[in-house]
Amino acid sequence: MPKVVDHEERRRRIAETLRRIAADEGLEAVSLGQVAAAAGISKGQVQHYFPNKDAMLRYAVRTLRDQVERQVAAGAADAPPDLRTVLVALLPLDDESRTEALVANAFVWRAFKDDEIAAWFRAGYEQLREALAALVEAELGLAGLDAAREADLLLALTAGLADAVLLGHRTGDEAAELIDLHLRRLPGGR
Amino acid sequence: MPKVVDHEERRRRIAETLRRIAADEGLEAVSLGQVAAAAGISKGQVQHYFPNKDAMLRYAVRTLRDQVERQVAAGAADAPPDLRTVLVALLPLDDESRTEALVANAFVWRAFKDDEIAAWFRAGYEQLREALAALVEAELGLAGLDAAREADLLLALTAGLADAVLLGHRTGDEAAELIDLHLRRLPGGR
DNA sequence: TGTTTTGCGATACGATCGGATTGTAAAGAG
DNA sequence: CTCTTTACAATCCGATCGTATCGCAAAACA
Repeated sequence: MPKVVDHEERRRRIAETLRRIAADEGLEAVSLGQVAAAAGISKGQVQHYFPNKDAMLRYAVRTLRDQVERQVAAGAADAPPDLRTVLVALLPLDDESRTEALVANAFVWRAFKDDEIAAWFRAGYEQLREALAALVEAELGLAGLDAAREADLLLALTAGLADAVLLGHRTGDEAAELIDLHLRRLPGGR
Repeated sequence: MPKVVDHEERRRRIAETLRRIAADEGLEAVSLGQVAAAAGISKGQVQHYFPNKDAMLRYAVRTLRDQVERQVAAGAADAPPDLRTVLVALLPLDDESRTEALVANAFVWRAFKDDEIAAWFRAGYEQLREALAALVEAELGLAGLDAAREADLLLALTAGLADAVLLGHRTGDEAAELIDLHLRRLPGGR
């Protein structure tokens, strides 16, 4: 057996470069050549680790989700997770989360056509929904259907606010304030 | 002067074809050749009416906004406009509004890079925001900052729900129900 | 009835795309 | 050392892209 390399590590580095390009210039600027050049490797190497472009894009989505999870986890690192903290952590407030949000947005359209990407979006949505429902239960004393519906509401609201912030329609502070306004009005809320 | 044609009509027809392609296959499938072929005209004719591809895309966005306005106006055609009716009209519930939402979504990323497209998105947002604020004032008796903030909340929530419906995370009925749940909780609400 | 101007089809151009092919250096296996 | 397998670089391919150019038919004006 020849030269030993960490395949997963190579793929991860390529995917990171891909996401950087996608965040900076959009998915349409992502090509095998561009990714290779930006990563400082040859086109052949990219081809060596991904059978085709779609596989590369799908991998980039998969590892993006890991990043988002880490982002939320970091936002609620200290103390037990807090509903407001988690929601605000989903907003694109700093450069890093803004980049992530941009990349996710760039992939949204792909999700309409690519079932595998759609599945990852769906899984991310469900996971977040369940986590939020659990927090709603814990903090507001709601359970079952009510908690689930409140979680849907919160998720939709936060997603809409995140888009508004990305597009510059609202500032991050305004978005956080609006989340607070909504939370204050929840039954059982403080 | 030679053959007389309605330039605006030609451009409108081209833009409609462009949006159809964008809704079906995404913005990346939009090319001069594809648009021309789908519209049953020659590539040269498309070039005759638009100086370049970007101008064509911008025109398609501009006339898309007209469509959305007509959609909302039609949704609230009879009787004085009703807050709930307007919000639900913004959801992608039928094929037509789903197509519009898909096209708008396809253009969102362009708005990050193209200032003219961004301006149209911004203008649409502000217009909707003001209309909603007026409805909030009329129906809930709120005024000024409160009405504006409630409008922001409603707009973000509806946008988030629209995306969730588009991605198949929620059904249209569920989204409408969630809007009702939120409205029921507003101060001054019925 | 020329002349001119516009509408638009046809085609050519250079760039870039995703993917396939080929060549080669390196490193464990025997 | 030899052989085989892997990692990767280089290059080529056909297709498609946006844009430029050329040519001509139709129509209003002279």
